Amino acid sequence: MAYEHNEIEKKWRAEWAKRGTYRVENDASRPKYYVLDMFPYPSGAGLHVGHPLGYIASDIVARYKRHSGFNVLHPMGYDSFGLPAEQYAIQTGQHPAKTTEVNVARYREQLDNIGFSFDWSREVRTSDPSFYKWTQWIFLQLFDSWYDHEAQKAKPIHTLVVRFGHQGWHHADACALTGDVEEELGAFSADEWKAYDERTKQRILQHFRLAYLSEAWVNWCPALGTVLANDEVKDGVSERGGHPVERKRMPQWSMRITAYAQRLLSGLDTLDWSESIKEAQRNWIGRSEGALVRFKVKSNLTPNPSPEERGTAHFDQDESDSGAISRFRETANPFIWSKLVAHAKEMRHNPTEAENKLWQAIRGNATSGRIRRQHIIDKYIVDFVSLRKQLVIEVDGDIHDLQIEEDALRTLALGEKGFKVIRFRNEEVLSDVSEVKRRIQAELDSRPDFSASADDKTEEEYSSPLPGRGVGGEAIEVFTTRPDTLFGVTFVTLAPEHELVEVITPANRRDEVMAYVTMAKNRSERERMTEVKRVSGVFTGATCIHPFTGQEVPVWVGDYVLGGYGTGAVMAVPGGDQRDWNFATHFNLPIIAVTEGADISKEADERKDATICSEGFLKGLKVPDAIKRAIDELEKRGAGERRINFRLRDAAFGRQRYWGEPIPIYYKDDVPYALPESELPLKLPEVDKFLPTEDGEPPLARAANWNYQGHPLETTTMPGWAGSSWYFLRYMDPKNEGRFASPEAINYWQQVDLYVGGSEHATGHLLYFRFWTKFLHDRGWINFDEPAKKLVNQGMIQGVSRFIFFMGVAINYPDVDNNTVVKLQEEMRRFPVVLVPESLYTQASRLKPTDVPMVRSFLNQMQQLRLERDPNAVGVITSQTLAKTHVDVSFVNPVTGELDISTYKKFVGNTQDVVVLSDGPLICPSEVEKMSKSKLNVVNPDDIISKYGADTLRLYEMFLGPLEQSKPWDTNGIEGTFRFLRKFWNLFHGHGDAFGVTDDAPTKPELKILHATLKKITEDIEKMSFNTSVAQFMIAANELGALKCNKRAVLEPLVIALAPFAPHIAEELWEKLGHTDSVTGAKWPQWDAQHLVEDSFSYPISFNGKTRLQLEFPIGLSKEEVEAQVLANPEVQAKLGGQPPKKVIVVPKRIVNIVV
RNA sequence: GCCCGGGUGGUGAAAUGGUAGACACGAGGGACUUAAAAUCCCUUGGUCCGUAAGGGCUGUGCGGGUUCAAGUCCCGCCCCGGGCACCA
Repeated sequence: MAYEHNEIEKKWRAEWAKRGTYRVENDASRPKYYVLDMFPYPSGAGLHVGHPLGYIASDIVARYKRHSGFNVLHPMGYDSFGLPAEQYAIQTGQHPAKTTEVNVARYREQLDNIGFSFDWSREVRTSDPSFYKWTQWIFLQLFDSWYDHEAQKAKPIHTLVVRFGHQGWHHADACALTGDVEEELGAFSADEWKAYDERTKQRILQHFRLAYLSEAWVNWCPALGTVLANDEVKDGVSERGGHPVERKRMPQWSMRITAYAQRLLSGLDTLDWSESIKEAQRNWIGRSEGALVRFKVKSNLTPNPSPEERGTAHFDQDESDSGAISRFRETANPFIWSKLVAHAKEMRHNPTEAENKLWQAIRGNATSGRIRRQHIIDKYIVDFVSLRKQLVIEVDGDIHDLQIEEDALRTLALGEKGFKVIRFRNEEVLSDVSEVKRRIQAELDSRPDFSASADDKTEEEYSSPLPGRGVGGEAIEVFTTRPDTLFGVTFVTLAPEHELVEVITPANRRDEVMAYVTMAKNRSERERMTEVKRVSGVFTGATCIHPFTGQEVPVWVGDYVLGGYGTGAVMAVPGGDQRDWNFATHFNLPIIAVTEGADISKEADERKDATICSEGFLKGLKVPDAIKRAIDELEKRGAGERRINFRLRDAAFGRQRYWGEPIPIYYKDDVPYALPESELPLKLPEVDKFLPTEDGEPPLARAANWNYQGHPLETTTMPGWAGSSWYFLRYMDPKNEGRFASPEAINYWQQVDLYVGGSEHATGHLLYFRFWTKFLHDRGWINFDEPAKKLVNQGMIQGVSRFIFFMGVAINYPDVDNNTVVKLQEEMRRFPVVLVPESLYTQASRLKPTDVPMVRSFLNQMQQLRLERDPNAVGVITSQTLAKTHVDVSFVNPVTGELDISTYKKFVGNTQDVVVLSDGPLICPSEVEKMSKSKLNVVNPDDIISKYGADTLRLYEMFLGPLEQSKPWDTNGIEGTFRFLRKFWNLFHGHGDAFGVTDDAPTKPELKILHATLKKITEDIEKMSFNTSVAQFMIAANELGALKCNKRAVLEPLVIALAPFAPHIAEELWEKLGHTDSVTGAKWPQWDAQHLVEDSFSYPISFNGKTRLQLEFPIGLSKEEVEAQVLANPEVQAKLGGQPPKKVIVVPKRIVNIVV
């Protein structure tokens, strides 16, 4: 009876579905094992042979664990929200839900074909409201939490509110929080907190919530129309699609993953994950220890253009300044407010002509609502403002043209504080001030009233965005890992984005500095990376004070300092840091040697085992001691403190996209509030188009009634990683309507025991996955704080691409009229595809195609043919470029590399003919590349299965090599595993005969084969070394075949051992062996060492380590006996040639080595 | 530049410091067959000697070292893949 894989596999797939063989119950009486595959995104392209690699491996482990008595959870589902379905929707109008449905169905069909033991009753999809209800619920928990760094855990936000009511907020607490927002938050007392109104309180709390809304620098991808997380950007372009990405500041939902930086780092040590993934995460988190150092700024500050610069006209002014200044405190950035006040005063005394004219028109009660002028908001001095309506009116002179970007930033910053900005040009005001006034009035009327009463005091409270930090001197904060080199500081460098740049730059340097800043900011990330070596920068004109020496140190701006890392400023130690050295050398700044033995004329000395030699109290100390001493001294002087810095940034969470989970937030007075739990799931609304609105709002803004009790709902959606950060919990209890999973289910299943997936998720999914798990643990929802104990990364299966070379053919025509050109082009379009051999292409640099006789005669022929058809044909046929392109691998003989020209012709179709200019067959060279549709090298598992069966595919994928390793797919080799299955089948069937096994007692050699195989397979599965287990099965089949063994006692255990690898054939043979239950439930056969014991061992006899002959001795022989017998052997004696051996080493049951 | 992997026949690969190349593909030769498919048997790292049986030398990226013995351990390089990166 032949091995009919198609029938067998079809039969058992149906049978498994019917019997519910893989259904799993939460049976607490049995030990559990949780095997999980990384969540697939159901793409339209379907699966190729590379995708199932990990699934097969995890399926083998799952089935093996079942045989070993475990209750195994092995689920599958879909990460079904995502960009591709949405892009497709934008192009075709097809609803992403529909596309997703189709793709999921195809995935399911393909997965089913491979015979996985997934419990499909537990399937989950992230785009299913019953699933994303809980994603939204977890988001609300994050929104409702803050991170207590003393307790090192997340706590409910109300505990923070209580704490504020008791002890307020001291700025000293700020070092406990990381992320980029907290720094702006000033201290307040308990009484102040109690006095704040609701809006202010809410805005303060945003600085602590783990899911929060803030103005942040984001990776904006214009092509995708959305914000991307850091891990979604590679080399300055989007990971998906490769579109350029720019830095942009905008309001943005973020996740405070930075709060967990230390725990995410330390937790790695407890995990059985590959070293490379752990290392990638360590790099990504990027912890560095060092110190924060403050350099006090010494400079005469003019934060805005001076009156002269603005082209001031002197007009009389009448407003008394008394009282006005104190009001600034309310809206001003307290950090720099004293400088701003002085400047505002100056500007008020020196208005421009246009400013003065407008002021005369709108002052007093001329408009509804009082207008102030030259008012300080944050760090800006605005021309005019209505605090009550939060409307800023700016009058721009020519200078505006020079700093459009600056002003845009200013508008954004003011917007963040709740102010709308409208602008008028000088000429508009001067030519028709009443029209300007009318427009201002219209704006005022359309704005809501931000104060309950017109009372000034209340008004100002409302306009105060946040409580101030308190008045203090300006200081540049730098982070350094080498405080020991402080005495080597010769200058300080700020990043171009640093907010102090424009504050500290004196007027006479302003133009130059701002020009540099604008230039540096506009340089894209890409340029900055490719021009790493180029040094650029500018002196600000300001200086600061060295905290130890008290000397003045110049402040520079340089783009080698990154705005996003540390404090965006460095203390430059050119003697100890190569980048500082490069900068100092380029601009001729002084360089001080900081370490003994350094040659600072050539390069900086970055050694960390040196001795400090710069003058000062650190001189003579070793680096580590000097670091300690320096920090102690900084703390003593209040000039700095010990600081641990992380590279990890908070994760951008909002996406300006449709196909994702809606964020369950509504806005009241522009303040975000959590949607009540009872409103979940907040379902994705229907929209007319999946595009942004005309105003650039995300697609959800198109939805009708997108509000909650009249309050607008959030319009951005969650990123792809939201659902995948917790899905492993849902599988434990997928139908639960009252909780994301019941405590019983979570307690039973616990962590994932084995997680299998690609290493490309190292810094994205795997970090968020751990973050959410830790958070849920902190809040008491789960009792473990790492999601997966063991992680295995399967390697990529690469494709073998094939290439063809073709020659462009065109008509070389003289000057002719347009009509003729059109006709000629028409004719050219019908020219054949001309394929040429690789040799012609590689010679192209030395040889013109027309130098090749075959090409020349072909072109001549074509030209003649033309002339026969039309004697008046214009122009001459000529060759053009030679090009290389992918050709579908299915057109190429995989062994010879020969192109099947008739198939290729069919593919090209009837529009064009194909001509091959080659003496012999056309050989297509190959390259190993990523398997992908665009490279035409995709191999579909369905094709393999219909030819060889799923069992063969499963075995072959495992046989290819170690799971973790990447390897190219070569369909040729599959014959070997197919032959093995047939041999295995034939052991039960004689040779092509009916099924027949005997109950005879097995012989010794048969038992030895059986138990050696069981031992190897068991050990290999535990090690996940599947390629060697398949090899062992082959050895067993070959040897048992040679012995013509058809004994039940030998074959039956082997069927069970093979079942995890090739479940279909195993079920069929199991049934034929007389069992009525599934082989899935059979107990794993144990190997017995007694059958592996040998009577004798064939010793390799080596001379100086080189094996020369074999001698067999009984196992029981002692070392000495073996040695004596070996030396007595005539062959050995012959080799020795009469010389006595220097030494003889006998390793029992291994080797004998004779040293001569 | 730093940090992880990895480098073994024509190919995928195997090898607790102990016979390098298991297992499989491919290739070559043979058997069966009218023929093909399928199946089975033999050979297959390189090289040299020999008519043959058989034997010698050499060989795991390169150069050193430790050891009775090194693909495996140590030192120094080269190359490939991946991660991070003007990260202070």
